[in-house]
Amino acid sequence: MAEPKTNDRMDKIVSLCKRRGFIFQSSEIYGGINGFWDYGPLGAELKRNVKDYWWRAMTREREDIAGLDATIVMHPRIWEASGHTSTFSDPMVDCKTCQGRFRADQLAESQCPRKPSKKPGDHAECQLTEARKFNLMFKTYVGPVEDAENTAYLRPETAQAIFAQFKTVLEVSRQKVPFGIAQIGKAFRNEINPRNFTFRSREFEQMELEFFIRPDEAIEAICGRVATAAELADRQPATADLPPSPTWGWEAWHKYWVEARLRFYEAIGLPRATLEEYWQKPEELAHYAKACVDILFRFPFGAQELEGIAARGDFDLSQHQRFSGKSLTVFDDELKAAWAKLDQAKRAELSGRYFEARRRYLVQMGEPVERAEPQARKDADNFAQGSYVPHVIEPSAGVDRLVLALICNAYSEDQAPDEKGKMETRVVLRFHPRIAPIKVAVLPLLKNRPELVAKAREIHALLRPHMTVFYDEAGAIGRRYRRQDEAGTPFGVTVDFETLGEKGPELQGTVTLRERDSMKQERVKIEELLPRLAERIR
RNA sequence: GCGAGCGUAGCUCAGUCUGGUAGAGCGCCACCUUGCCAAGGUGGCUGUCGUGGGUUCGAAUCCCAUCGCUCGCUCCA
Repeated sequence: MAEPKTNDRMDKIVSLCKRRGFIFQSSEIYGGINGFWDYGPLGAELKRNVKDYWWRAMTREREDIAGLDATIVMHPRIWEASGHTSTFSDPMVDCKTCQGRFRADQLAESQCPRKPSKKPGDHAECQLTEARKFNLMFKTYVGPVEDAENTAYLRPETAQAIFAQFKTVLEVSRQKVPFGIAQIGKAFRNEINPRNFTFRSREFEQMELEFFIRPDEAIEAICGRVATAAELADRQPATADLPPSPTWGWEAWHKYWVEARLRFYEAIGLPRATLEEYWQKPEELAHYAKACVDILFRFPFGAQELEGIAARGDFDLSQHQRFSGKSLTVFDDELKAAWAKLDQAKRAELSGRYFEARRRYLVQMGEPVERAEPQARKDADNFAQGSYVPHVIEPSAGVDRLVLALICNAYSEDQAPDEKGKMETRVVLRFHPRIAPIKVAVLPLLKNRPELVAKAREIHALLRPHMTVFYDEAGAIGRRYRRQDEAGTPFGVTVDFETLGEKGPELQGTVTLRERDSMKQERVKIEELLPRLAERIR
């Protein structure tokens, strides 16, 4: 198998990351700390470029998404509402004989691996440990006193802050459903076992969008119909260019976001061939999810998830509404107006469907039927008046995973000639110029010629306000090119004696522009550098 | 957290079995040379041998503990 080869590749990448200053272990001088990673000079630039482009694509270039930057520590009740307090703390038992691990609350339904007819612990050879709590949330205390009253958590995901601030953002941004709230920020999970370099870390960064939409019943009331996902399928691959239509229900919006997110990855240099789309099967979905698509990248250690795009219904806002006691509904005057024009049968049908959905949710969350029914009835009545809890599509991406994917994807070895024309292996990171940590290197051909150095410094100063520029005069020109290849710098500008006009006036004021991937060189006027480069890195 | 493997210079690794007080290549820095793809010359820096403890006259080497990394169970942004 090619196994050793892929591990080999990952090892080389990890080694390059450390050597060139992309990523290294946190707290290294103290022996490191498991699951935490620092980004060095190049890594910090790369990561920032990724986040900036996401932010730009999600908020600045759209009219229907607003930004948010919320705190990491929030009211602990948030995590009760979201379900993290319970689902993130399963008591587990291990068996010392068979090395199995079982959820303590599911022992009765589990099988002993040695003796499948019995459950763990009942077989004579079983040696179960005490049940241990696995709380995957980082706990802390708000204020100096450490007691249960003051317990709080570092957020295990950024999304919940968006739901908690949903109403406020909606108001201040003067948005209307459908609209989204985007956020980038740190999240923390006490992973049982961090793995695969930065892929599973305990402190990581997320880029999350919650896109709020009308419930399908509202769309049907307003438009008379709901666009099916199949309608969008016919219009592929133009989906993401489609102006969203009022007829889009959750399926269409979900599909739209899958396509939009895939395009995002393409725009930063991850071709579709390196990605996989995985549509979760109904039995794999969380109980509240209507659909979930994972976007996976083919890492050297296997295809692994970069992003999940979930259609979560109105679960999250409903939970926060119940737990906070504050209304998280929106008023939709189009729905109210449309409702007035519906005939009795249609009203009954839509209202009935809405009622049923609300009732099912409340019962599923443990509300007794005698409370759930009247509440669902009230929700359905409000719906008929134009009020509802919006549904949501959640594209949620891991920044660190994406940075790692970009590095893995960019890493390549090719053959380049050395000075004597002998072919040698060249390590090059083929980053898309848009996210490359350094955009251009400015190099005087020789460093012991003050005129060359002065001119190169001048060009450095010219470009620096507009992009990350690296000036390097140390060593032979070939070596400097190779150094930049390893850093993934897409362009190199070399100042030589022609630049100074020593080979005639027609070449005066021109420089060599070297392209990283092709190693092609081109003569370019200094005045043209900025517009040409700016266009390529935008 | 459990099981297995690993940890020596910035990187890749030798030395560990058979204790005798640490090496190679690459890189890095300075100077000289240098006209476009890892050039040449000269000189230079680098290690608490992951950490702590133990055995020993003496530990990178043997023992114990611990931390970190990799793989499997687990998990999924």
